[in-house]
Amino acid sequence: MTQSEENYLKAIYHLGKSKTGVISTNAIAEEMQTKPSSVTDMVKKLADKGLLNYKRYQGVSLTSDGKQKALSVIRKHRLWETFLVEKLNFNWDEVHEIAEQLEHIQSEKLIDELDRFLAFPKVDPHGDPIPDKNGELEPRQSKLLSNLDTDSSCICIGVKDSSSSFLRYLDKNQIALGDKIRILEKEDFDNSVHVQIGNRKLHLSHVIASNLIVT
Amino acid sequence: MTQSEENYLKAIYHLGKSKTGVISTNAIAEEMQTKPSSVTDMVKKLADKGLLNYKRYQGVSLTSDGKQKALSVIRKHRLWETFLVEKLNFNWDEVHEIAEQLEHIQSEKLIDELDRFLAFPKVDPHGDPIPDKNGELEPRQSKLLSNLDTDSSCICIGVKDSSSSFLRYLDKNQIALGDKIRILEKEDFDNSVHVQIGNRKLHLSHVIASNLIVT
DNA sequence: TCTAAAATTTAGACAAATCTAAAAATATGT
DNA sequence: ACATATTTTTAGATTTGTCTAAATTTTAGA
Repeated sequence: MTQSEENYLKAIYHLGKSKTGVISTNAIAEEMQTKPSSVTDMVKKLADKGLLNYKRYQGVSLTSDGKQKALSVIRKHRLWETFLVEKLNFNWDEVHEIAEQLEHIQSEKLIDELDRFLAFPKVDPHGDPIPDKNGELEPRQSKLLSNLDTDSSCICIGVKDSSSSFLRYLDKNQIALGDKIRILEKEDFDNSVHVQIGNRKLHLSHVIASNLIVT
Repeated sequence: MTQSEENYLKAIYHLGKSKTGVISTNAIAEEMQTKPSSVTDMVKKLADKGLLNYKRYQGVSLTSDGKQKALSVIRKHRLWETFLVEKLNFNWDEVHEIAEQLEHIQSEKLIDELDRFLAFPKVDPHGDPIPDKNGELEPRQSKLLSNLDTDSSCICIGVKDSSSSFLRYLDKNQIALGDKIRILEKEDFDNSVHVQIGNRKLHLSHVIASNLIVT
């Protein structure tokens, strides 16, 4: 498996999570920041290796082998992100690019020992679940803050968008994973929400609220 | 800098340590397990980038920029090896291949934080010195066990050969870095040495003794 | 010193992953 | 249903790092 192949599988896995059904060539090209013609070539190669189901003009889906490979890369990515934050003093907005490199290191023992060293974490610094050695993800029920009703309460357990700019916005407003959030009021005209976190009252836009994953 | 370029610089640096003067195309090809014609191509590229001094048919040497880059890769390699042994329970004979991958991860902050996390180690698990952030190596005087006289004593501080097979030989015979070694007798006919380590007496062949670095 | 051997470079080819431009298939709107 | 727009694929080129085989330069032996 080359790094490029691993990146395609990961992209296809992520696309499969949000949308349902087969994944289009253009969607993969967009996700991978590349051209559709390049995607066609790679998709053929991965289909030849038994990692994708593919018929010309019909889009792709992961085979069970392909899904396992994708989950293995995601496991490595999330464990390395956890390592960077927990052990090397990185902030949660600084770890993605480095984990993109580290996720391609080939050594099963390395990743299993890293897992042990980190005490088998269940989620990464962004609240994303970490697949176990067998590629199993612990199921959990979650909603978006934007979908909660007035007067309800929740715990912030993750972020949908983990871009640096969003994460820094949360840092600046002292919103962190584990925080208890209470919906005080929802504004109809722009779908923004007034919330209480600890003893602070905040006004969050719909964009912000719809990127916060809560229990 | 590509991984391949980094590997060439590292190989050229290592060749420069043992032999003196300019380094030949064939020597690099041997070290890199590749063909001389491939070396010529890469050497031209690195010379164009100002990392090597090169004249056709005259061999190469590192420029000061090239030496810095090589030392930076070696620093990363040795810090990762230290991490694997100190934190992830790897044995010293298992770390080389993984460190060959990890040494190419691009992030200055990553390696500086790793250095701090490991408490700024001076040597790696094989006793090789770790260059500091500025590429400086702490000078140290060292000899080979095979060059010591009868009745002298020394401390084992490193290995010249760090192949798995040699390292496992040392493990099997309970010879470790830091051990005090006393030369009891030298055999003229095969240059083997009788030594005492702790309260154990061992008979080491010349090959073994000439790969043990001592104070 | 002259010739043969060894070392090195050049020339041309290849595989991987990408691109552009053009062709083919599918989807859409009236 | 048919013309047009969109999506996808194909064909051919490019880059990086490698290779083989041939040519060139240097080294070394008689």
